[in-house]
This record gives sequence, C-alpha cells and structure tokens, in this order.
Amino acid sequence: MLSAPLKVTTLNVNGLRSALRKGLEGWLAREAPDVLLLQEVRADPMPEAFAALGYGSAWFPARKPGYSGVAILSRHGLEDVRPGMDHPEMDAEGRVISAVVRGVRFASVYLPSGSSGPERQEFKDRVLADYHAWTLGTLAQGLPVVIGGDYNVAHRELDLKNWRGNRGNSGFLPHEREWMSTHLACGLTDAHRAALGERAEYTWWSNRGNAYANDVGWRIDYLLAAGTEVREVVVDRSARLSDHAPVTGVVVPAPAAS
Amino acid sequence: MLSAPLKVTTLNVNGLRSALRKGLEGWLAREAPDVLLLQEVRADPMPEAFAALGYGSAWFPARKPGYSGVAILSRHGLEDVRPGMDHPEMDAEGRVISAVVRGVRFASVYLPSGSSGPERQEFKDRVLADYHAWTLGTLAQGLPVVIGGDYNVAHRELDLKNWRGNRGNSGFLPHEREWMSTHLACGLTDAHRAALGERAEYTWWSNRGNAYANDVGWRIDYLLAAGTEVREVVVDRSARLSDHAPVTGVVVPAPAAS
DNA sequence: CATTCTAAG
DNA sequence: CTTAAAATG
Repeated sequence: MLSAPLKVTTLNVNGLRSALRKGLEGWLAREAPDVLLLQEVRADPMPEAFAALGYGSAWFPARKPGYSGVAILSRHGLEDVRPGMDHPEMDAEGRVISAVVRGVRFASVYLPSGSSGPERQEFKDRVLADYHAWTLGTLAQGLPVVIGGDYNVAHRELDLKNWRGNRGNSGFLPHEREWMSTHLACGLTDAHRAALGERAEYTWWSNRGNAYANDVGWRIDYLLAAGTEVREVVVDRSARLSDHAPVTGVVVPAPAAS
Repeated sequence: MLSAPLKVTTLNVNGLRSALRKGLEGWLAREAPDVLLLQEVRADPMPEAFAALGYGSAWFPARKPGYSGVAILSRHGLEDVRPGMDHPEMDAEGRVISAVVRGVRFASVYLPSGSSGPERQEFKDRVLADYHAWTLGTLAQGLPVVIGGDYNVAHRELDLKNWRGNRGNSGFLPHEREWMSTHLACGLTDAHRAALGERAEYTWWSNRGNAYANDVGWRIDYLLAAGTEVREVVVDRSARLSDHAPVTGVVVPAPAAS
C-alpha cells in the first residue's frame, strides 16, 4: 500500500519527440515526478530513453503510426499493467493504459476530440459512456485510483475563457459537461478543481492566434482520485512542452475514516 | 532584338515558399537579374508577390499540388509565352516554359530525376529524347535562345565530386552523359563550362551528410545558349536559398559573323 | 535530409 | 497553428 507520498504528473505531449525537442528531459530532471502519465505520444514506444532517466514505462500506442497513444512512466516499478479497456475501437487508438505503483492504480487516459467533425463527435459520445463504465469497473477493484488524462471536455463555465462562445463547440457541449458531472459523481475527486476553489486555471491553449499569450485556454486535462487524495495540484503554465501544460499533484493516503 | 546586355539567373528553388523564407527576396533585390528562371517551384503561381518586386512572370505548375513546376520572371516583359512542350506526360509535371524577352527566347527547364526508381528513370530517358527534339524545334525558330535549367545530369567527370562512385547512379549514367553531349552538339553552348575552363564547380549538394560543407556536389544546373552568348557565368555558392545554387550570366549579342 | 501535402487536433 | 507521415527528390 501507499507509504510515502507520490508525485504524479499528467501531460499531453502532442508528439513525444516534439516534447523532447522542447526540453521534456530537462523538465523531468528538475521536477522528478514519481509517476508520469503521458497522452498523445504519437511515436513508437521508447522505453530505453526513459530507462536512462530512471523510469520504467508501459506504453499503449495506436495502431496508426504517429497517432494518439498513451504511456505510464514510474520511478518505482509498474505492476499489473493493463493496456486498453476491452473496447476494439478505442483500443485501436491507444487511449487508456493503467498500472499499479505502490498499491495505487494509475491510469493515463486520452479521450477523443470531437472537433474534427460529426463522425468523431459521435465516436467521442459513444466512448464517453464506455469509458465511464470501465472507470466504474476499475474503481470496484478496491485499490486507490489516480487518473491523469486529457478528457477533451471542460466541465464548468469557469473551465474555459470564452464559455459563451463555445456553448455549441465540441469540448463544451451540454451533454459532455453532464457526462463529466456523472463521471465525477461516482466517487472521483477532481483534484485540480479542489485545489483551485473557484479560481480559473487552464491546461490547454490553442496553437492558433495568440491563445497562450492572452491566456485564452481550456481546462481539459484532469487529475482525478478515488480512495486516495491528490494534494497540491499545480499547473506548470511556463513549461511549453506542448500545447498542454503539465498538471502535477502529490498522491497521499486517504484520510482514515473516523 | 537584343540591345543592352541582360543578366539572367537560373535557380532550382526546391519549393519557392521555402526559398522565400531563406531570403530569396533580399537576394533578388541585391542581384537584380533581368530574367530569372525558376525550377521546382512546388507552389501555386504567385505573380503578385513578384510584381511587387518589379518582375512580370509566367508560370507552369504541375498538375499535382506541391510538385515540380517552372516559371520565368522578367523585368522587361514577357512575349510569346509557351508553357509546356506538347508532351502530355511531361507537361502534366510542369517542366518546361519559355518566353521571349527583348528578342531572346528564354526557357526554364526541369528535367526529371531518375533517382527514385527504375520507373522514373525510364520516364527520364524517354523525356530526354523528346526534350531534345523540342529544343531543336525551338532553335529552328531563328531567335537567339537561352536555356536555364536543372537537367539532373552531370556531363563530365569533373562535373561531380565522386564520379567513380556514381558511374552507376542516375544523373551520371553513361547514356545520360552521351545524351548531354548530343544535346550540346546541336549548337548550344554550355556557358558555365565555357567560363570555367577545366575547373570544377558544382551547383547542387545533397542535403544528406555534410555534402555542402565538404563541397561534395554535382553540376546539374546549366545555362545554355544558341545564337547569342552568355558571359561571366558565376555560381553563388553562398546564397543557400535551396539545395541548388543560383547560376547567373550576362546575355550579350552574338559576335557578328565575319 | 528537406520540402510539401495530408490527416488530425 | 502544430504534429507526424507520406511522397518525392
């Protein structure tokens, strides 16, 4: 079981090779998370490169080269690695992987974007339901669970700069927001939101226009926890390793029920 | 007819937009050729951009976007523009265009590369014969002719660094070299070779390895003349506008027969 | 190895 | 706007 606290980071790298060019290695050396959850790897697995930095790793690439793909890196080993969620369509795209580190199940999740067209939005909608069911099953196994992932959904109005203008856009559709409420209601805590209170803080900025400079962003990357707590959640806005910011927190044992 | 001398440059830009990023506009402002013959434009025609620099232009793009394409730019107008050479395969790839400037017919020519496989080598071989026939027809029209182009053929051993190692490679095959000899024997002068004497000077360096730094190059870009002379031919090795260097000369009236 | 195009986000 | 891959040279 969890003894010492574990530092965990979730990061959509939008191409792992691109993030490495932009300084991921130095960032990792400085921040040294115990567990790193990556999304949009868009590259063949590179366990050796991270072994050299002290990380064991588990990878779940998409079938299509250069597309999607998730990974989990850990400085304390990885047990019971589970690539995929028994969902042929979803698993062909390398979107979920989980593994146990020091008695906690960590999952790296990359939910589909619906912004490229109605076909992908329908896929996303279908997948949201199936992924929620997978989450319930995972929680039911009794271990503490920490999920880090790009959900491609902003939950509340304060989770994106221009909520009014995005009411009709994928990522902030009413049914997506309701799905997120339902998802969280099954016992998962949105640890970043808990740390923020009612403050706004974004994790993704479009590459178009001057979204980053003007902080026109969305909070679509999450650290979620059940059966444990993730404290001190911070967003490293200045990292610039991709169009997403790393979201980092500290996993501590759940307070004993009294 | 030709009164004052005309400065002419031939340049394979390997993507006109790329060459513009690398400073083609400044180079043009400094060198100010009267006529500019471009190959491998790989972009839709952009007459406005060059009109702003004082050049009229004629373009012959390939059917396939982003592929091949030639153009002629002139500070003194363009008459009797002739795109293509009445050769459906060749003309689909935008490889020949000619036009008359001050009584001289200028042609911009981009002969196929054979290095990507036997199919393209066969196409190249077929096209060499047809292009030579087109040249003869053009010369027969009686106007002085200046051809600038990437022929993808090095003529003699001193026209590439490693001739021994390239005897079996496309661009230095015996039959390509013989074709070049025949081509020149119809009354065309290789003006760059005439200026060089027996000195070696290359116009193209592979992007692989350190070919440019080590001057491991090929002379495959030519300025050819009939019925007029092209003097003072120089290669601007330092321009770095593409993997080819601009080749520039001065077109003067042919010496009167005595 | 560099360019442009395409698919995707 | 950015990534990666594919085709082409």
